[in-house]
Amino acid sequence: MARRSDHSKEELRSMILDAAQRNLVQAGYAGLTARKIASDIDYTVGTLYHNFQNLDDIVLHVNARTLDDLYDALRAACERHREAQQRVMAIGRTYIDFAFKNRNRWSAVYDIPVRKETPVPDWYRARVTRNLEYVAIQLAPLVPEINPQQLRKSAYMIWCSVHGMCVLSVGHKLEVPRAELGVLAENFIKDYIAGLVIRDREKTRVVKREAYVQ
Amino acid sequence: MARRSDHSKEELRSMILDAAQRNLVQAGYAGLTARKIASDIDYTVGTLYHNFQNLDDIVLHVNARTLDDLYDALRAACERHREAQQRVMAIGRTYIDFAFKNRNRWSAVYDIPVRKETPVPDWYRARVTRNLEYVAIQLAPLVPEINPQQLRKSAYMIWCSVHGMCVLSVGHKLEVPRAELGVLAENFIKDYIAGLVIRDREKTRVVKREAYVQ
DNA sequence: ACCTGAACACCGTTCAAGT
DNA sequence: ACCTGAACACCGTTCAAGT
Repeated sequence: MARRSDHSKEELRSMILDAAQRNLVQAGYAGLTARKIASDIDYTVGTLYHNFQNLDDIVLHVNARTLDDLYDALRAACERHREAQQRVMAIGRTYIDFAFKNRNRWSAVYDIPVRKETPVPDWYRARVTRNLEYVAIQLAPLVPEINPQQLRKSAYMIWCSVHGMCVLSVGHKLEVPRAELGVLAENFIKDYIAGLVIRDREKTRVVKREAYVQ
Repeated sequence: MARRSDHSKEELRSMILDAAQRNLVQAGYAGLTARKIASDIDYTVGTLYHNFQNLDDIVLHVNARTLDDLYDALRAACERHREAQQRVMAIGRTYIDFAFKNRNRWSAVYDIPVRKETPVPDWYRARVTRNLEYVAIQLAPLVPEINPQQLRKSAYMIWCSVHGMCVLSVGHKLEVPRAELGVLAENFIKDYIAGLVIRDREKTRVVKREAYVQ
């Protein structure tokens, strides 16, 4: 063979990503191989390396898509509720559902090694940030007196918690019946927000007292 | 060579585990290889497979040690405090410190694949349970009216949350400055417990009212 | 310029053959 | 009985050679 400009560079790149995603869904990050991707699109391995830096670079691009899909799922879930607390709870439940429905694809986001030598590209980092930021936006109305920094930290903790439930359960490290996970996350979010609200109200009282003194 | 009963089966097994741990600390789960372990103890690869089922079986035994070390660290930290809330907070901080001080060893506990075909042995499961149970024991005095099932669920959520912070940070997936993580976990635990206590007090009131009616 | 395919330097795991 | 070491069936990655 050799030399067959059947596909443009862009076509080839998306063919590779599609094939990689299919293989990832089927075999997981550990089972994904360059040779399988190549044979799926009827090219040889060498071609992959003319279009991407290496196998993990391919996975990183697939992961970006996964983070976009997750964002869409979270948005769709939030928009089905009017109350802020219900929305944050929906984020928790939806994250869990997403992780279980898309195990291998979701896992790959965290399985891929991140080396300090090769920093994460901006287009990828933006997707990570957008998801976390979205949680903060939904949480905000519940704690009106909080400052932006504290808000982001609280959103971060909710993200970490739900993520922690998923890694431990999906990876079979500390299993809880799948059916219970959703309720567990919702109750957790309720309790945590209740705790946050107390601190927030204390702040209000202090602020009002100060205003009164003046 | 061949045939050299320099070491008893037990000696050989612990030599293998020691070498595996050294390699794990140095190269991480992904960088650990059977050939390196073998050459470290001056045997050939075949010998590893006469003493363990496979490489992951070796790692599982190293992981059991890691979980023991973690348990010891958590206990030691708790015993430095008298108040229950301070103890639970110490668990959070200590877990994080442990994960960062022993990155590769700690990561291996979660990197190792768990297949449903090969269920986790009891001696390993016991170590996982013991750690979680310890959190529940320390949490108990803070929520006296809670039932054992709910208590275990709350302990589970604290564990998941702190674990989530660690996986995301150690793996460089959603980084927060290392120095902030401890305070973040402590504040989180404080807020979450505050939320739990509210629910717990409501229960007390209900119980007392019922007693009054009777 | 684009793609091949063979080669390199690795893996985990097995097992006949030696002592 | 214990251990070897060569072999098997894979990897990711590179690059001279072809069209």
